[in-house]
Amino acid sequence: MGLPVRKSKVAPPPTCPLSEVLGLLRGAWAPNVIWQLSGEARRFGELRHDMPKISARVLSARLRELESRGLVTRRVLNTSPPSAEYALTPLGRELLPAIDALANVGRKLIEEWEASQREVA
Amino acid sequence: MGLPVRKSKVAPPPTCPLSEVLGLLRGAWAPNVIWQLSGEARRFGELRHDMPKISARVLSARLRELESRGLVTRRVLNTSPPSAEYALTPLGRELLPAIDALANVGRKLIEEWEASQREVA
DNA sequence: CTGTATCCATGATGATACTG
DNA sequence: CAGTATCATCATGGATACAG
Repeated sequence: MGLPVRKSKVAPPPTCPLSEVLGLLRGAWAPNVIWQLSGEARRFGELRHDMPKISARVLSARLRELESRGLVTRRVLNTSPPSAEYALTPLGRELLPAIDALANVGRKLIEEWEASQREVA
Repeated sequence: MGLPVRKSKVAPPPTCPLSEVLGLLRGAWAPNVIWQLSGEARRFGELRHDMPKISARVLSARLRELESRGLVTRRVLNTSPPSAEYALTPLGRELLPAIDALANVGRKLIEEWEASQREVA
């Protein structure tokens, strides 16, 4: 017999709300899309312009997904040529601080890593 | 960002430190692994036990990845049979609040969504 | 027990071409 | 301009078998 399995004292079962959000952020581009919308509403083409590497197909998919979750609104403008504006809903904006928190850890991660590289060097 | 090679040839570069963290959380299980380690150090088998659906292959991969980023430590115990304990580093712990923030938004997201469903019904 | 190697299924993404 | 359809590609996860 090996060691007994210690019961985890960590209360929260592995999943649920976290996965809900992560499911949204998992897409390689979703976080950036949200980020791009943190300011004012932006048109489809503007988003493409701001994220040159994203394909229309994926951008469209992300926007639809975020829209269906109520994080983003889509407003078709009566212009010529027609255009569409996307914006974060209040609910969507609630993601921003959390994303920000992640980004901060990311910066720290990079700093730490670079520091460790200098030590080695 | 000068971090270790991100091998992904497909998911090209979203930008900023955010991606760095999201790269870590992207894996379907990474957040749960981190979550499971939020308490005390846990052994490989314990982690498997706590996340019944994860395969050894993936768990191993996630742990290696987190370890290489300096978020998790691996300690081999001199027992018989041999065992290994994993724990969050201080840097790794800094992810917890951010993950928590995400989870909170997740809960809200679920609530809002369910509410909207009731309205429709 | 703690992993790692292999094979296979699935999903996400980019590129391109095309429609409204 | 906005958005979709199709195709090929690559990454990721599961299952199983196996090694230290």
